[in-house]
Amino acid sequence: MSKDTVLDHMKEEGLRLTPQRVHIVELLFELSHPTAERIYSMMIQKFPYVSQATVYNTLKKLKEIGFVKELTNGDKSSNFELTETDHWHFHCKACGEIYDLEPEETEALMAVGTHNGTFLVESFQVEFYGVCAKCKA
Amino acid sequence: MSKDTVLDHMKEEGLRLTPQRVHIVELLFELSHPTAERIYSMMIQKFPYVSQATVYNTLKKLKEIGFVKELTNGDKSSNFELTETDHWHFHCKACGEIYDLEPEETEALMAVGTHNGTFLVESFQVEFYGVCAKCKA
DNA sequence: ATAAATGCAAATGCTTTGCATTGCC
DNA sequence: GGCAATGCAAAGCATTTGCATTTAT
Repeated sequence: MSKDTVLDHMKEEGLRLTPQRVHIVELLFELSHPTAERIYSMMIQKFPYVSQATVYNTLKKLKEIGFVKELTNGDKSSNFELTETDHWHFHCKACGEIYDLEPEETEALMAVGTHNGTFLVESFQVEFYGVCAKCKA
Repeated sequence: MSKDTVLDHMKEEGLRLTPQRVHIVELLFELSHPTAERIYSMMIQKFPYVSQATVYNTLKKLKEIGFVKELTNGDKSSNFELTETDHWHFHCKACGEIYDLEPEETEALMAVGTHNGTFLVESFQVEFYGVCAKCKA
């Protein structure tokens, strides 16, 4: 999915394409699992008067229309990512890095998730927590 | 795992067994994925002067020693549960209910999570989001 | 005896909201 | 032109922290 595709879809969803929003989408493509704060600090370089509210509100809208996923956390602030391809995550508790993992076959997974076809699964997440190779060494 | 087993382990981990903590553990056995607030409101019935700090701090300690898992959320407050058996979750966006699901074989899952044996996986979660059978009807 | 846990209140930090102004469609 | 989005500041909420007192070990 390209940046323009995302922007087109946003328009179709009734969202106005302001320069701020376009840049937020660009940053979501560039950065790896950024927090709202990280996006904000990058935004400031191009839009010195941008407000955190704009960043938060835009991320919320993008999440509502399904273009962005939020990775929540017990303590620290949320991380965001584009809902491009399905993948799983590994969170290293040592360095804080979040790695994308290629998923296995999800058929068996979905059989469980749909509770034998009775539940409607809209999305799912697989999150691993531990220590990455770098930090183990 | 029984309540007493949990309490024994807590003691072994160096946690003092105060009446408040004992009751928090009891409530974790009784309630289904309670929030800290829910536990607090139940606590008050038995300990009218209990503070939210005690509830939050205890849950944090229990989480640190691995007896409790926290289910985070984008918007609402976290849900907590005892780390008893491994299971997955289904979150119904309509009624807010969190269902426990029996997991499938996790071998393939773990192969991905360990990044071919290079990462150390300490825990993992599988969370489904959608609409449950009741709410579909 | 002593170090940890409690209750209270204040503080923190992330996120949301109200409102007047601006700007996309 | 009209309504949505912006920036700003203030508010909201869940959670944490400081501190004096109490209590488990």
